[in-house]
Order: sequence, then C-alpha cells, then structure tokens
Amino acid sequence: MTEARPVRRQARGERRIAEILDAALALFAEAGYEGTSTNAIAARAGISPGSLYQYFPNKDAIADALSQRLLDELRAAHAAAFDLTDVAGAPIAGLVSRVVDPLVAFNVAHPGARALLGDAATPAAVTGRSRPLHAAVTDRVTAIVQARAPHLPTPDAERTAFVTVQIVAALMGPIVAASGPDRAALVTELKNALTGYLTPLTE
Amino acid sequence: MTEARPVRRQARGERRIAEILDAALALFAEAGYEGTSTNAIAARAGISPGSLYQYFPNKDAIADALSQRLLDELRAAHAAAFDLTDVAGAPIAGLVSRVVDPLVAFNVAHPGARALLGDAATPAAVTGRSRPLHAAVTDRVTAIVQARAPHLPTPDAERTAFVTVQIVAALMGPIVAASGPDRAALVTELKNALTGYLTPLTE
Amino acid sequence: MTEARPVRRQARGERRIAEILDAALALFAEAGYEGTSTNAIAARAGISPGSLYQYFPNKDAIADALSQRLLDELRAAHAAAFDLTDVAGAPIAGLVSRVVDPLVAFNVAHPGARALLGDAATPAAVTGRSRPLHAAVTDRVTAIVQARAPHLPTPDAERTAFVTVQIVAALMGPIVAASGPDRAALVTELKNALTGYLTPLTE
Amino acid sequence: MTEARPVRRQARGERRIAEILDAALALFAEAGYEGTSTNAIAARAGISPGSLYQYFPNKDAIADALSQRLLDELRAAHAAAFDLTDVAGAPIAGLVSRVVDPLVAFNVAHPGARALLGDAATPAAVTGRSRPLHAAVTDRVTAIVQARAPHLPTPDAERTAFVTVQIVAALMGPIVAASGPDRAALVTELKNALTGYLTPLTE
DNA sequence: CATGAATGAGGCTTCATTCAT
DNA sequence: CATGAATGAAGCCTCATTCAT
Repeated sequence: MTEARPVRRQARGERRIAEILDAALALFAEAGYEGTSTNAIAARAGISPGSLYQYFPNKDAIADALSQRLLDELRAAHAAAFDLTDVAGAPIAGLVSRVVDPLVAFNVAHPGARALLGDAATPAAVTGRSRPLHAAVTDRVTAIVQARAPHLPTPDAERTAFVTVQIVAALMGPIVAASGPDRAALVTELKNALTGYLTPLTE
Repeated sequence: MTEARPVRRQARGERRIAEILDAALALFAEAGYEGTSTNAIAARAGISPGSLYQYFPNKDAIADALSQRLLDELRAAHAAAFDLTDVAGAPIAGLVSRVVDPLVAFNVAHPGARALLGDAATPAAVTGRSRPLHAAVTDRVTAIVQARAPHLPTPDAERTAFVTVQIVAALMGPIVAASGPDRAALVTELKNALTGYLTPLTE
Repeated sequence: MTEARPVRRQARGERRIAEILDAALALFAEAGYEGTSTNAIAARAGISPGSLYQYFPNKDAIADALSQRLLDELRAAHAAAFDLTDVAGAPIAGLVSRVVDPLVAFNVAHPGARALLGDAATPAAVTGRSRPLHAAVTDRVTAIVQARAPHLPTPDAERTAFVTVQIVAALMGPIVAASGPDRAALVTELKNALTGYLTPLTE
Repeated sequence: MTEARPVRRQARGERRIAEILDAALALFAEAGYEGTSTNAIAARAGISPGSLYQYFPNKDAIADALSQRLLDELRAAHAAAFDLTDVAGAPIAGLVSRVVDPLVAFNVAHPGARALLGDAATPAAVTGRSRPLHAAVTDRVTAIVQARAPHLPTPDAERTAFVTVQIVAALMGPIVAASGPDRAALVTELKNALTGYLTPLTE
C-alpha cells in the first residue's frame, strides 16, 4: 500500500499529462497553435488553468511535449511497419507504399499532429518553435533513400528526403480531411507522385 | 472642383489601399498572420489605425484583399509567361518549367505571399479565411492539365491539379527561403517531382 | 484652429500622464508598489487598462516617470528655497532647517513620494528598480556638505550626505503621518539629530 | 506509547516551525516579503505547501512568527550584551556603542531581519502587518533613555527612542549590505549621529 | 476622410490556499 | 500529520476595433 502510492501518483500525473496533451492536440488541430489558449487547453483537459502549469512551464512546452509524444508514437508506428533491412533492391513503388501507409494511418489516427508537424510552409522563425517531428521524419527518410540509392551523395539524399517529406506533409492535410474514397484517391496520387519523383534517382 | 475631387480621392484611396496591402504583405511575411497586428500594419503603411479601418472592415478583410491582389498579379504574370495554345503535345518537362518558373519568380518577388497562400497545410477552417489564391492557381493548372491530357476525366484532372499545386506550394516556402544555388537545386527537384508525377498521365 | 489642435492634443496627453501619475502616486502611497495593480492605477485615473499602456510601456515605467516627476518638483521646490551661495560659514542648525523644511513641505504635499523614494531600507535589487529620487537628493546634500566643510575628503562628504539622507528619509514617513503638534515635534527632533550629527564635521 | 509520542511530536513540530522560519527569513532577505511565495518557503524548508499550512494559517502568520522569533533572539542577544544597571552616569558615546554593536551583530547574523523589521519607512498600513520587532526595540531604548536621562518626561523619552530606532533602522540596511571597511565606516557614522543626537538630552 | 486616444475582452502566467489521499 | 495536485482569482499586458475631434 505504501508502495502502491507513488505508482498511483505517478500514474495519475502521467495520465494528466496525457490528458493535457490530448486536449492540446485536439485544439491545435481545430484552431492552430496561436488560436489555442492555455485556458482552453486546461478546460478541455478538465482541469484549472493553474493545474496546467503544474505540468508544463508554459504554452510552448506543451507544444514541444506534444511534438515529442507524436514523434515517439510515429517512430514506434513506423518501426513496426517498416524495417530497413530489405530496402536495397526493392521496387520504388513498394517502398513508397511501405513508407506512406503507416504515415497516413498515423495522421488519420492523430488529426492535429499537423499543427505540430508545424506547417512545413511556415518558417520556424515565425512560430518561434522548432519542428522536431519534421526533422525526425526527414532523418528517417534520408536513411531509407541512402539505403535504396547508395550511390547518391549525402547532400543529394538529404535534399531528396526533404522534398519527399514536404510533399508528403503537403498532401497529408487533405488526405486526413478527406472522406473514404477521396482519401484513397489522394493517397494513390501521393504515392504516384513520390514514385515518379524517386524512381529516376535509382536508375 | 467638386467634380475633380472624386477622381483624385479615389486615386488617393487606391494608393492608400495599396500601401496598406504592401505593409500587410511585408509583415505577414515577417511574423505571420496572427503575429501581425493591425496597428503594426497601419504604422508600416504610415497611417493611423483609424484610417486603416476606413478601408477595411477588419483584419481578415485585409488578408482577403491581399490574396486577391496577389492573385491578380499572379494571373497577370502567368498569363504573360504562359499561354495555353501550344500545350497540346508539348513535352511535360517543358510545360512544368513554363508553369513553375513564373511561379517561383512571383513568389521570390513577393515573399509573404505564402502567408496568404495560406499554408497549404493549414485547413481554411483553422485560419478562418478562404484561400482564393490557391483556388485560382488550381483552376489554372486544371486547365493546363486538361489541355495536355484531354482524355483525363475532369475530376481526375482536378485532383491532379490539386496535388500539383500542393506540391508546388509545399516547396515554394523553402525555395523562397533558400539562397542562390540551394534555391536552384530545389527548383530542379520540384520540377523533377512534377515531371515524374505528371508524365504517366499522358501515356 | 489647425494649429491649436496639436497643442490641445499634446496638452491632453500630458494631462493624462499627469492623471496617471497622480493615481499611481496615491495608490503607491496606500499599498506600495507591489500592492498596486496597473488596472487599479488605470481605474483611479479614470481610464481603461489599455489606455494606460498608451502612455507607459509597463508598470515599472510608471514608477520611473513618477520618480522623475517627483524629482523635478523636489528640485524646483528646493532650488526655490535654498541656494548654495551663502553656505560657507553659516551655522549648521540654520542650514539644516533650510534643507529640512522644504523637504518636509514637499513630502507633506506629496504623501506617497516615499513609496518611490524607494524604501531606503529595501535594496534596489529586491524591487528591481533604481531610486533616482534618493540619488538626486543625496547629490544635492553632498554639494551642500562640501560647500560647508570644504576640507572634508569627497568620499567622506558623500558618506555623510548618504547618512544624512537616510536619516531624513527614515523620519519623513512618521513626520508625514503625524498630525500637527506631533509632526512639529518630530521635525524638531530630526533637525536636532542632523545638527548633532553634522556639527562635529565642521570643527 | 501514547504518552511518549506527544513529546516527540511536539519536538518535531517545533523543529519544523524553525525550519519554515529559517526558510522564510532567507527568502525574505533575498526577495522581500511580497517577492517570496509560500510555495517557495515550503520548498526551501523541505516540506510540501500543504504541510506549511499545518503550522501557519497564512503567509502573514509566518512573517509575524518570524518577527517574534527575531525579537526573542534580539532580546536575548541584547540582554546578554547590555544591562541597565550602570547606565546612570555613563558617557553617551559608550552607551551608544553598547546598544549599536549588538544590534549590528544581530542584523549581520540575520540578514533579512530587515524585511520583517518592516521597512521603517513603510507604514504598517501598507504591509498590513504590524512591526513587533520595531516596537520591542523602541521599548528597550526608551528604558535606556529614561535610565540615562531621568528628568526627561516620558513622552519625550519615547519620542527620542523612536527617533533613535528609526535612525538605526535606516542605516542598518546599508550597514548589512556593505563589506568590511565600508561597513565599519557606516557603523561609526551611525554612532556619531546617535551620539550627536542624544548628548544634548543629558545636559 | 484622418487621427490617435480609448476601449475592454482576453491571453499567459503566478500564487495563496484547500483538499483528497 | 504529510503530501502535492488542484483551484481560481488576479496580475500584467496586447490588440482588434471604435469614437471624438
């Protein structure tokens, strides 16, 4: 019993954090980062404004923690769906599917992730926050590109990965927003675009 | 005297409006839409806050008018650089260049257009504002797609145009932000991506 | 008429500033610096919180401006009541009266000046604000001390002035708070203390 | 078992109280009364906020208890260093030293006492708290004054004591804040001032 | 039609205090 | 009696918008 407490306490704390991040994620998705007030996050999380600050020192920290959480989830999801061992000679189209499908699933499961993925289009300087999600995904894609096209100089691989991620990010919003058949169609387009873009690199 | 005035007044009014939009464009580029205050716009435009509201009913209206103005300019620029008459059998790569180059030139000339182009990634619901620029560009691209691939059903052509525009928009930010050689490299990537994406449609 | 406006405008602005400072002075006197909210100052000044910030960038600036205003008034009052030309051989007791009386009159006329005079006892580090009033008065007293006791090394004169001002400041609160006869008695005590302290320096 | 506990409990309680007051004293010295949060006091005392309120009903009560404790300590220190039996015909300068030295020692040993000594300059009405320390010291000084100048009417003796204490308090801050040689110089000045002030009373 | 002072709601954050465990 | 999460009022400040001049 005396041992159970810290656990339960800690558990409660982590649940609270999760609730706050859930609330923030939902609101960021609805109104963006700037359009979401900390009081609104607290209210949505079912706590008082003061409580919010027991878990996060300020609004930015919430966004950062949310980014981190999404990043972890994304990493886990992607790792589960994709391993780098058999990339070598695989056909591009298949690779693209294996990269895109988990990403789409993830984003559909987490609408609002995009608000943190941080408008690819918006310079970080403007928002004042970094975009760890983006960077992490780009790193991952760079690795895949280099595994598949080993002859490509690193800077080129990085640029390719960057462009790829931008394209994916650009279409993820519409994909998430679309309903069943439209979504599938957009996903197909995305894959076609990526395949068309990446195929020449390996020839 | 009473007859001469309206003209001059109107002229002055339009100049004022242009100045306001110039100011807004610059500030949106620097700090984003939310990060830009109407007072700041007025100050940059060299007028008082009260005067600003003589020309625009609210902040959103400024963004809308700016979108419209950019749209007009873009349309004009694009029309000057591109005509639809010889699209029929032209090679895709060339077409892509003819579409992309003026767009890049336009965006480089108008950094900040992107703040209005409205983060392709950000649903209009979030910003609360529509994205006429985007829609107009998409229409234009749809026309080109249909001219080049007449057999494509209209919905497909529209989707293709949409995806194309998303891709362009997604890379325009980095392109504008990049310096000389990096910018050129990114433009090349963009063209490659578009060419890779669009070529299969005509086969 | 067209010329009158800027003047009236400016006049109104300065009146507003004066009203704000009056309100701040009264409230600082009642509740101290920390105990006084900017909203309270605005309310007492009969304006909205927002208006307050049209004239001052933040709370500290109000305190600083108030210090400056009090300083100016004090300087004027003291200059009017005291000149340095005949200090040389004057008897200390008379000098003390000539210094103390205007100060007392000033502080009685401006209760609350003390809140800015900045609790001699409170290190500036704590309040985060400097104490220009104090410094100015000390400078003035240093000058008088050096005029009366020319042989005194400067550091000693400065320390003497500092101690003098501390003593005056320490008793000014009670003096201002006291009623007629008690006040007079305290003023006499203050003068006696200063005379007793300063007389040996000139022998 | 039930009988043994109360003692230990009480002992522990007093130790807790002492720790809280220690923490409060340190923090008051660093940041002043208003600048010190109860949570900070609890943290510094190594307990939880809730526990703090088990010992004190509110923040003011902490300050009051601290005042009381300082008062007791001061009384003890002073009683040890000074007895009233031989005051009668003693030279003023010596008396002053015997009063001032323990006070300085005490304040140096307890920086932060001043925050409670309650800015001599700040009316109690402002802080909302009384100043028992001040009152007690004044009583003590009144007794000394009356022992040394028996002919002085009580009200005069009280006023003299009050002024004396104000002067001491006014210089105690700078004295505590000063380093070695500067401190000594200030202490000398303080003694000179008091001697100059008090000597005439006995003639 | 210009001006710029005025407005006041609302945002982020702190903190004295309470309460469930 | 300890804990520490929870509370919510209040503080400072910003900004879209209005209004007197």
